[in-house]
Amino acid sequence: MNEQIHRGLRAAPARPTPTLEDLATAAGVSRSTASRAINGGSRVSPEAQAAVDAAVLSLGYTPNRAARSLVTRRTSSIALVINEPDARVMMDPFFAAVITGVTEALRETDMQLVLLMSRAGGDPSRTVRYLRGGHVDGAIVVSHHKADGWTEELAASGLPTVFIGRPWDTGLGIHYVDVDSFEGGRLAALHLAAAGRTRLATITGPLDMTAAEDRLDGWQAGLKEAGLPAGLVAHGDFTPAGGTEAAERLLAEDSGVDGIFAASDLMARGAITALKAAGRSVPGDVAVVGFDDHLTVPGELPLTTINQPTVEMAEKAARLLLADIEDPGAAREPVIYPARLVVRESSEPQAG
Amino acid sequence: MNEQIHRGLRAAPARPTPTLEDLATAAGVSRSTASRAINGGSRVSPEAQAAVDAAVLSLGYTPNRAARSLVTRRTSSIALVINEPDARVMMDPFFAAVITGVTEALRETDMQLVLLMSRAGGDPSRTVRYLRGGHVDGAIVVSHHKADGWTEELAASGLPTVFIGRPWDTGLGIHYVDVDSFEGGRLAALHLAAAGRTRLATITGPLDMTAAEDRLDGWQAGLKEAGLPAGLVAHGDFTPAGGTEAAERLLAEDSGVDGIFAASDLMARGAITALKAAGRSVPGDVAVVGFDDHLTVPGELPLTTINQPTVEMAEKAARLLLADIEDPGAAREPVIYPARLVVRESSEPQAG
DNA sequence: GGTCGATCTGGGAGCGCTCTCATGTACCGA
DNA sequence: TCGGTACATGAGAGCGCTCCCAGATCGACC
Repeated sequence: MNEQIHRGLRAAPARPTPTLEDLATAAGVSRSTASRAINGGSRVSPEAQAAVDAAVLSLGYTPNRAARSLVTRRTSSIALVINEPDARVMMDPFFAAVITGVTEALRETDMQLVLLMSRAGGDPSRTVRYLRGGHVDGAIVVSHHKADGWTEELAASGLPTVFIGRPWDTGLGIHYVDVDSFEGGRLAALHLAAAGRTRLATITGPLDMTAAEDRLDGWQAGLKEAGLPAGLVAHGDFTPAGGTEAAERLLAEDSGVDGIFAASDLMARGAITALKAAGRSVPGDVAVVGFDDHLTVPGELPLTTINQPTVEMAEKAARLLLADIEDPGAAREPVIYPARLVVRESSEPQAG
Repeated sequence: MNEQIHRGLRAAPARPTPTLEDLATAAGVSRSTASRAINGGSRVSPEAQAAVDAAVLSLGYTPNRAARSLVTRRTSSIALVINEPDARVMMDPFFAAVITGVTEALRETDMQLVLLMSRAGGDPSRTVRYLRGGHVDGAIVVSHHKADGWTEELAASGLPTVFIGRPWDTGLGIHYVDVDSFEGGRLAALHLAAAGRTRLATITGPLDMTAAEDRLDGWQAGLKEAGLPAGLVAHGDFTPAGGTEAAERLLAEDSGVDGIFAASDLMARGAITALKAAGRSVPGDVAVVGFDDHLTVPGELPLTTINQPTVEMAEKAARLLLADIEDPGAAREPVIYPARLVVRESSEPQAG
């Protein structure tokens, strides 16, 4: 009796959003049948299906995601985890490309993208807790550092996860998508050597990231292959400012540098700024090669770089994740995209 | 009895995530008390609170968001709606800045950011349906066009919504944050006039966006104020390529143009490309003014532009939204940030 | 004609949480 | 000593959905 009063009171203010129950009533079927009709409609007669479809339209019914996910244990959302101290990383076109690719892959799905930026100020474990808390069906980790220790935690949690960029510990069976960074570094070295440059230097990314390490290793292997001595190494942080500072240090150590490979386009731009400020011409005095190939601001000196199909990689990562959510535990090989040298004016005096 | 068998079977594979019930048992209190302790702890004795806190730690308890939101009707997530046909808009630093700002505002909240990109291929109403479906507690709409018709729909739905950039219909009481685009356009005109330029032209954004319209109106008002004739108008789309094409059209119409105001930095860059290709020097032959001031690629010609505090605006929008979710219906005035002229080399021959 | 299988349907439990309400306990002033 | 107030607590319902199960319906086949 108390309950009845309750229901009466609650129903009073014109129920706002229709529930499955309302839908079923409108369609003249049971809640169960309505549910089946909504979800793919197996074991539903054509008439019942049609009645439900019509009711959905006339009522403007949308399933309550919370209720559904409470019982299915699926949330229909995945997280894009960006683990960088500074929020300004979003300014890096790399992340824009990643978001573009992931969005594209989710296009025809009803999956939603939750942006998870874990940052310096916040509790680092909070992100992992969130991920383990069953709030998302899977995660794409896009930028992770050695000290994160996330790889193990995520692998242990069993949450479907795909890394963009090789994780530090690949023995855990974590899926990932990567570009062949080693080969990219090597190609840069060979290209500069072939152009007759001999006093070569590189500006690395933060070496707690595999991409930075691989590019450096490849670079050094390329130098050796070309019969050149291991050149100078300056450490950057993938930002333009970092590239500028690193280039200044390089010039201070060896003012005769005639070729620089920066592990990202942004750093290459920064390096060019420093070179010009120091009175060096590019590519006349110093040839510069970047890495990424998705900085397309017009009116700049076209940059020789290593192309990385970031949008495509992100799309692939998302599709891998969806597959992994659908069929967990299936072993999947890492997907490595080839690195491709794109020669432009910053390394070729005669070009342009 | 059947039920018992069920529960037995289900419990078998070591219950994975602890529920509130488990937590209560571990803490030696009832589910109700545990719930109260979790949620702020009013009407909970210090001992009970301590016991629950300890249990949370030892069990690694995380509330099930779906269950919670099923009863509270809150999802603890807000949507960032980006309504652009081309996914590549993400490459525009403007959106990066918006994401940065929103993320910053959500930092100390347990709110999550859901990225909602509605695009050409998809069903346009799908986004609105999603928003009305109660999947998020509120929405920030960042880029909307006249034909969307969203303003009315969203206003009618009662979903807390904040626009970044004035919506077309401000009579609906929709909250928004904007920069004074009119004043920005005016400042650009006055600046170029003061620099002695007389054959002025502008490159607009898509005129189905209020920002583009306001900048054009302000520009024309400024010209009139300076006693100059209404100059040429070319339409762009906020992209570099659009800026290039628009500038080409301007040059074709009047080869003697000596000052151009582009409604975005990206378009200004594109225009400079076209000008240089046509043999014009910047700022010698043609002075160029942009709008945005968040394109900071080093090594480029520093651009005179109208500064727009995008990160701050996005942060403000998010805070407004949070306030609106907390206390719906409270009337809130639009927040308009001042536009500020930043003079750099692209319009000042003597500078640099 | 009766039985079997296939197909469709509805009843009902329960996912994990919050919230209302009734009860229990402690402490105040009279 | 007792009624009253304040606060802490637990029982229980119910949010909207899915899914299991049992029942109903209908041909088809022996």
